[in-house]
Amino acid sequence: MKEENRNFFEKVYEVARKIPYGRVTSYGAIAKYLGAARSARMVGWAMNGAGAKEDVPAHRVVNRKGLLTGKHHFDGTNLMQQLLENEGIVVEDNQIVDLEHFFWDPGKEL
DNA sequence: TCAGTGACTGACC
DNA sequence: GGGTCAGCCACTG
Repeated sequence: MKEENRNFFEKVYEVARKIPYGRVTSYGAIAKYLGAARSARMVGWAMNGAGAKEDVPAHRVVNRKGLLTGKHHFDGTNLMQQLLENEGIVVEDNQIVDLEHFFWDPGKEL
């Protein structure tokens, strides 16, 4: 594990922590903000470690379609959806409703 | 060391 | 307009 890689992870966590309450973003948006738009998978992998950090709201990070692809990584099967709904975000069939309304672009609003 | 896999995305057919 | 393919990088066996 190189320090540079850890720095990348740290940046992902930092951006994730800055996601406003009741808002969501996509892996690609974070990756693009970090200058690795084509490495969205790495963001997802970073989130894998973020799940262990309570400070990092990994549930606010979804794929480009607003689909809760990572919900399987949470303790419960619907925990991710529950957390999002708790923040006022409407989730239906593991997908965020009106994603554009809740979407938060780090490169644009940060 | 090599090969397979994954919380994704954009392009192509 | 919807399904398929390839690229991306790090981690595991």
